[in-house]
Amino acid sequence: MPTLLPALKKLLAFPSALVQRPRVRIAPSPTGLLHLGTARTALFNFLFAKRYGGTFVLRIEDTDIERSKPEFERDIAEQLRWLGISWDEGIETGGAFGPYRQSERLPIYERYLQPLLEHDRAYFCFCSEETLAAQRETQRTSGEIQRYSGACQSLAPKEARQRAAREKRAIVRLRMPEEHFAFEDLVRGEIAFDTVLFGDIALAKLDGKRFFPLYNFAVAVDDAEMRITHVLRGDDHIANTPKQMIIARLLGLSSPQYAHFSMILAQDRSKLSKRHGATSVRELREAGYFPETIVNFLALLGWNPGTDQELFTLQELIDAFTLDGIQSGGAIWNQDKLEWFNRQWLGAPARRWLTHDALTPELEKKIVAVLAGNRWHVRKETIATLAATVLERAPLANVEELLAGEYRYFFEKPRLDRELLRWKDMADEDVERALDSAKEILEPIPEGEWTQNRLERDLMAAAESLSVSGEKPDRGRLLWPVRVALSGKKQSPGPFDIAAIIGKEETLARIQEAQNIIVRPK
RNA sequence: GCUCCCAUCGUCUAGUCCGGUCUAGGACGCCAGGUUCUCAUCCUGGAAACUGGGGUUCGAAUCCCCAUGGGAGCACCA
Repeated sequence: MPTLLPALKKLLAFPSALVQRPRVRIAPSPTGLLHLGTARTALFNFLFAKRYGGTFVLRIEDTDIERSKPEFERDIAEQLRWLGISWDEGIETGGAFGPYRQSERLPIYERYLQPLLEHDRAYFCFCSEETLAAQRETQRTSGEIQRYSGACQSLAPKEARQRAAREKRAIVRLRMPEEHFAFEDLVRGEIAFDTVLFGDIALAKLDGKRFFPLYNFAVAVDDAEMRITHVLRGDDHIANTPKQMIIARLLGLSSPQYAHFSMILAQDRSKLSKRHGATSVRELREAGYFPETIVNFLALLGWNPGTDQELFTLQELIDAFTLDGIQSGGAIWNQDKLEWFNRQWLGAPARRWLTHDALTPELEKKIVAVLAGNRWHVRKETIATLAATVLERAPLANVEELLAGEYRYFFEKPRLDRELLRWKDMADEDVERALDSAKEILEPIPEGEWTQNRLERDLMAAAESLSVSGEKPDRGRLLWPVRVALSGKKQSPGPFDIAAIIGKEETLARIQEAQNIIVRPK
């Protein structure tokens, strides 16, 4: 039964999906716009959940009140939706394991923290931040292991408790069990650590009367509380995994399975950061990229279907997604390929799922801004044609610059070069005649039918007949002079494209202008 | 510094788990030719890689070790 093999292989690649519907999550902290790396992590988790009929949870890790901002949380939700990555449970949508904002789960964390303190698995630490920073510095320079010194380890629990209540400021640290700890990573296999290297990590901080959980503690609690079965995340979290698993174990909670993939790297192989250009989905969106482009690009950056297919809709990604297609090596951002994907999606509006024409509102805004102040009335269809015409030829990153420079002739009369109007060995009279017949063809076309298709049909028909008798048709005899009359350039989009965009009146005016230059020798 | 992770064309990658079918496949980019009124698109073709060294084996891109290179982590951030 060879036909059954691929399907069977797919199931075997992820056996637990057979017995259990996965619950996965992303847990961004709202300290910035939705990062491209976070978006990719979200996408992988979403694909995994949908592929196996599971649940995708969006949890917000906003325990750092200093840095967390509501507007960033809104951006995360908004951009994910825009990309088509929807979540089944989480902020805004709710669910059975809420609340989904860590800042609203403080009592839950405290409930898990108290027994740890009572059983002396955790203790209060009163070292100042300055002391700790100084100790770290000393450790680093002297080549020692960088970890907490353990200064408060042996404080008597009862007294420490009283002091904490009195001073209202302390750190709760875990007595890290010293052991060799290993876990099975779903993409990398076994990864082992010596927990001695971690030291007594901080679980929470006491500020006033309340405990605020710190990252590893909050995550361990939430992943278990929310019944998360699989954690797919960047490999910058590998060292956190044993910490979270140990915390969970000490709490009597279960841990999910983990899969770590490499992060997105910039051109210079370093972490993608501001100085490399766009780092957030919003920036790409505002530049005018299609959501389909970003999803397609991000998916193939670090994941591969094992086939030659490059173009994927979200649904196609869901159908093809498996964990073993995930790369273990880092993937470098490839701007050229992003541009290529955008051109592919530009030419395939029928495949697109969010906007049905090539023009996104963001791109329209951008073009309208460039158009501002020009004297022609621009209809929306015209802008769409313009967008498609320009995007087919140039990277999206340069659109504004191009419209203001290279493609100025869409908005203002070009300077015409008499010689440039000539196609091959045409005489002045030939050029004039060509422009004349163009006028004759164009004039009867009503404004309402002034479209790319109609113009092409009529002009092409004429171009075919306007050839030297006895020889094969030379369309250039008509099309070249018209195109140059409209653009003033040696290289430009075709005459139909330009004419459709600048409109009937302007087209005829420019043809007339060209004729004037031809008949009036300088 | 210590720990962990990674290593196929410039880039994303297939192939690695189960050594032979790999004179290493696809895509982006690049180069050349063709189609086309020019440019772009499109089509055809091309250059372009198994990091190095040791093993194991009849045979290694594929398994093992070392080296080198790259990345990440080592907070009262997440």
